[in-house]
Parts: sequence; C-alpha cells; structure tokens
Amino acid sequence: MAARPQDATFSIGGLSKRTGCNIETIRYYERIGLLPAPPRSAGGHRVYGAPHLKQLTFVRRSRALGFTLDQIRGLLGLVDGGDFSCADVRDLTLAHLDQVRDKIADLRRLEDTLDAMAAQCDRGELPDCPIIETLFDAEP
Amino acid sequence: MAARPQDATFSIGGLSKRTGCNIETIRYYERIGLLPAPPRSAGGHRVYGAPHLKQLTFVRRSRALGFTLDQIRGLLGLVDGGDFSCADVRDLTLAHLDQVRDKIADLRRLEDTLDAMAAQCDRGELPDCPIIETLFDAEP
DNA sequence: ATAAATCCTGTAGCCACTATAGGATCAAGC
DNA sequence: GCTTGATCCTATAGTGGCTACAGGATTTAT
Repeated sequence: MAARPQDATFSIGGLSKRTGCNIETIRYYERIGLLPAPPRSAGGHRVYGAPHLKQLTFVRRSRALGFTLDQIRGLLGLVDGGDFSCADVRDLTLAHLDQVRDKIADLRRLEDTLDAMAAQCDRGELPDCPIIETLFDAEP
Repeated sequence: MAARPQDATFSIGGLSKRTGCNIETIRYYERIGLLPAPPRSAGGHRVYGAPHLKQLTFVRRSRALGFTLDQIRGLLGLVDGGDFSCADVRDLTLAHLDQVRDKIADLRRLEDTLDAMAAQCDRGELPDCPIIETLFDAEP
C-alpha cells in the first residue's frame, strides 16, 4: 500500500515550516490547550499529521484576523462540539468585527491629532516646540 | 506669605485623581524611571507637587496618543536635555504617525475580510459554515 | 561511527499594566 | 489624646501572546 499524502507525518520543525508558525509558539499552543498533544516518537519527539496541520492553520489564520486565543478557543469548541450553529460563529465574527471597527476609529482620531501636531511644527520658526507644548498641556 | 497654588502638594491619591492615572501605574512609572521619585513625608508617603503633575500629564497624554513608554522616555530625554531640537521631536512624532497609519491599513484589510466572511454567512442555508471553512483553508 | 541538525524540558523575559497580601501612616471627629 | 477608617507603603505575581535562552537528548546524513 502506498502511503496517502494525508497520512504523512512530520516533526515540529516540519509543522513550523508548513504553517509559518514558530516552533516555540507551537509548543506554547499545546501547553495552553489550543493544539492537542500529538503522539511521540520512541525518543520523545512530537509527531504531527494532517489534522494537526489543519488545526494549527485554523489558529494562525484566526490570529491573523485578530481573534484572541480565547476567542479561537471558543471557535474551536464550537467546531469540535460538532453540532455547532453557524449563527454562533457568525455572532463571534461580528462581535470581533465591531471591535476592529472601534479600534480603527480610535486610530483615526490618533492620526488626526498626530498629524495636526506635526503640521504645527512644519510652520517652523517658533520659540518653543509646539508638540512638546501640546503634550504638556492637559486636555486636547 | 500666602502659599501660591503652584506650591501645593498632594499625595499619590491626589495625583491619581488629578491625572486619571491609576495609583499602581504611578508607582510603576516611578519604578521604571519615567517619573522622578518624589520626596517623602515623615512616614514615608510620597509627596507630589506641580512639576510631577506636569510630567505625569505629559506621559499620560503621550500614551493616549499611542507612544510607547520607550518613545516617551526619548521625548522626555529631549526635553530634559534642555537644548532639544524641535526637529527631533517632529521626527519622533512622524515616525509614530507612520506606525499608526500602517496599523490602520492593517485593520482595514482585517475589516474587509471579516466583513466578507460574515456576509457569506448572511446568505444562509449552506451545508457547512462558510466562516469555519475559510478559517480552515490555508491561504486567504 | 560520527557529526550536525533538530528536538526536548524548564525557566525567564518582553510590554504596560493590574491585582493582590499584609502591613504602616494619615486626617477627622470626639 | 485617641480611635477609626481611609489612604498609603512594599513586594510579589498575574495578564496576553509570545520569544529566548540553557543544557541536554535524539535524529539524520555522511
């Protein structure tokens, strides 16, 4: 019997290369229960397969989308439960989307303020630095 | 002689109320050298005055603008040096502004992706959850 | 058989705080 | 002057999400 590709196994280094996830981070995820502990070789090395690759990809992709590890745990719990509802997943996603939008709004305000500060400086030839003045004076 | 208002002193709690900065955070800033250690009362309580209030305001305001504590240390160093150049301050501000803009761009991409994912779900009546599918599949 | 690469565990560090525990001191009222 | 309650003190540990060692053991390639 030829080994099918989905039966392939690999070391933690292999998993790291395939996912772009740091080795230390993989072990960290296992420690905090975000990845299942894989079987070990005779010498104690971790041996991964396709399901681990899939789950780690899920975690990394979710992280890249800004989900916290706790939110990801929630998503994985829904998936693993089997009978998860699509609506639950959607709710989690929308809640996160709201957070992202809030953050963007915050940063935009920040951008405006910083921009205004730098612009004041542009006009140059002032006795004191207007940026420092702004920072020292209490309310915006 | 009547005490002028700028000679007023206050406890750490007073400084906290005046700046909105947590007491623990004030002590933390002192520990890491971001605020000078104030004189103490006979019993060992910290006694603050106007200059401390001014500097803590500076720190909090800079934090609110997203500067890291290290950047703030840099700004304070420039100010304390006395002969700081306005251009240096401006450079630091502009560098930070760039970082903020990068972050906004990142979050916008995130927003788009999350939005698209949620929208897929909206169309409903699918066999499997499209969000979960998306997260499990490798590249965006 | 050996050398180099990879792996193991355990611990500690990063940022910017926040939260406790277990006391000491202060300000106000009587 | 004394008591009470609020405030203060230090020291230590925890948060999230990793990252970076140290000091070995194992695997892989030659």
